[in-house]
Amino acid sequence: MQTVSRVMNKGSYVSGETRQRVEEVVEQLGYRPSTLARSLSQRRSYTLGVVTFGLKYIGPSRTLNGIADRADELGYMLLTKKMDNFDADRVEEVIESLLARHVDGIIWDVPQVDENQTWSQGIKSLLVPIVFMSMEQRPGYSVVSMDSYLGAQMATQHLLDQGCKNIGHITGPLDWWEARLRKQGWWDTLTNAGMQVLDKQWESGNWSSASGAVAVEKLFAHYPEMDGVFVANDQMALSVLSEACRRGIKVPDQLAVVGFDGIAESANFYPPLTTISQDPQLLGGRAVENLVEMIHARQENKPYVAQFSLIQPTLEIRESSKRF
Amino acid sequence: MQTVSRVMNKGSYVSGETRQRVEEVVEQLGYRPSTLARSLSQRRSYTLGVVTFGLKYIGPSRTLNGIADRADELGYMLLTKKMDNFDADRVEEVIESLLARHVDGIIWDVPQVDENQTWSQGIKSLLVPIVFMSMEQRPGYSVVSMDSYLGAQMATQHLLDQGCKNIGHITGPLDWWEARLRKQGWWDTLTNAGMQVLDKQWESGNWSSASGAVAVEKLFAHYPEMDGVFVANDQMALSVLSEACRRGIKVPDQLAVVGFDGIAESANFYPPLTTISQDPQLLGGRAVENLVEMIHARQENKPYVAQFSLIQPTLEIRESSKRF
DNA sequence: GTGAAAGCGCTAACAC
DNA sequence: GTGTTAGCGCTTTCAC
Repeated sequence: MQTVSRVMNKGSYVSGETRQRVEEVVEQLGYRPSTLARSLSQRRSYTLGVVTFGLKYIGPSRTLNGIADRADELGYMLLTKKMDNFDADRVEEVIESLLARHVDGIIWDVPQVDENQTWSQGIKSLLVPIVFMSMEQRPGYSVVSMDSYLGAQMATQHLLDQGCKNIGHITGPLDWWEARLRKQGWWDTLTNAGMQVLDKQWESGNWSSASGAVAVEKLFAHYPEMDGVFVANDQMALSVLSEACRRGIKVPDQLAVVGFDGIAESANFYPPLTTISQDPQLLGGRAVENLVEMIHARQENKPYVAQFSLIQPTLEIRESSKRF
Repeated sequence: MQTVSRVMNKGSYVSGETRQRVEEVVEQLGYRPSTLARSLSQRRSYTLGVVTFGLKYIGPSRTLNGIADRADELGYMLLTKKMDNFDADRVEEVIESLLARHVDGIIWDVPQVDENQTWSQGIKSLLVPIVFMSMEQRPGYSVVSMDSYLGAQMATQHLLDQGCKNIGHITGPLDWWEARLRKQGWWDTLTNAGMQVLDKQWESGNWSSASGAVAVEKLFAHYPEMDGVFVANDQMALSVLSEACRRGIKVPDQLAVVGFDGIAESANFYPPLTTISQDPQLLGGRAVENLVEMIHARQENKPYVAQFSLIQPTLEIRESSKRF
């Protein structure tokens, strides 16, 4: 038995003759090792738990895609679980179900909503390494996020550079950390440029195109002098373009528009959308890397310092904002 | 030990007193049962393997979302694996990696490309139940698909009903089964209406918005009399609308446009897009149901007949095609 | 109702 | 180099 194990796991020394004999019989019997049994005895499953939110949206899916790719390369499989509401009660249950299957580590890709992170209590005393995504930094936790604040600043500054004097904003749902960051980046950039920012200059959406349509109508009503708008995601920006088209407002001449996310379709909006492009694929990959590092450190009983990774977005300039 | 097992699994008879004593100690020790160990001894993991393709696109992600939801409800977890190219060699490897972890069944959501299903060879003699998605029916296999052919007919008929006389089509990549079906539905509907269909009436894209832009330009060049177009997905249809807008072609008066998929954003295109709406969520759910049925049948050594489920799409009429 | 024995398929540790 | 022993944490079976 042990010899077979040695042959299957390559590593150790087995005489060439024995190895060959074993391989023959393995082939002949169609023997396949059981990763499951191995996990049990080795106390290591080569499996990562991934908890996602909003898998039906394109952002989270792309992140998952990045996670899957990198995990594959590093020899891990993915046990996935979704959370669709922010029910703090279910957090523990979800984590337990992953731990019961002996995952080596967990990636927590559920957006941070509200201030009170009730769940962080339950996660605190974790038994396996865990990496959080899209959360603010906090001591002792590993976090991988996109720099939304920077992205918002880039977007707003770009609008200023295009000569816009009245720059509005359509936010995401403000109980989301990322939505608040994007709003703050916009606000601060205007303030730093010596402009006064009024509440009539922004409206909230919920990330969906439908909500973007509602928000932009309100803006047109309350803030008619608006000549530039930063929209917190591309889906909502799509509705801004459509609404402008409907009203005969020329983009970018009368209204310059900048989105956020850089979804593939944005290049084929009419007009093509200037946007803050982020790479969720990369984000997911980074999360896996950090997690696997933590797993290794833990196995060797080495200490591991929590890492905070901030991924930088880029400004993709297209017609919707190009005024010169 | 056995008594604890009995308490944890509810079922069997344990005296109230013993049960309570066990529960107390469980609580006190923070004992959590290991699903992993249970899987090993019980030869049942309560885990489904899911192989997906193109997770970065919205369709497959929504399907996965549906799978995850239903699996959750039925008490299963998901072990996910992605396949990004149609490398037949990897098929066996992927399946093996799932079997090594003792999944109870597999959902194969990789689109059927080309005629030669090399992989079906390897999958034939499977050790666990498997459900295929978006594939043509074949005896002995369980398949869950959307009725693309019907959808294409509905779209084309709708354009005819709107009085279009020259109806073009932008296909998906024709090595995809679904793309071929959609084209065939369009073709047959026109033919059945007594119209002659010429090759200049259609162009191929690759599902992306960018490819849609290229395809529609060719159509405008070769088929200027086109007054209606059925586009094989919404992303490409977006480019058709944009290009029409750019050229000053009025939609729907000069050109009626119908898409396919019913992505959320299509309601906020300009003008809002008429589309064939499908529900990948439902599709995924159905796949899980079929699979779990097969798993149960197998456990009880009952025979199970392979099921073929065809999900019907619906026509969502919006401005892009409404001529009256 | 409860407990003891054996086994799921593997690997770590040690002897030979 | 190879084989033996014990054990990963549970369930199945059977005795009490």
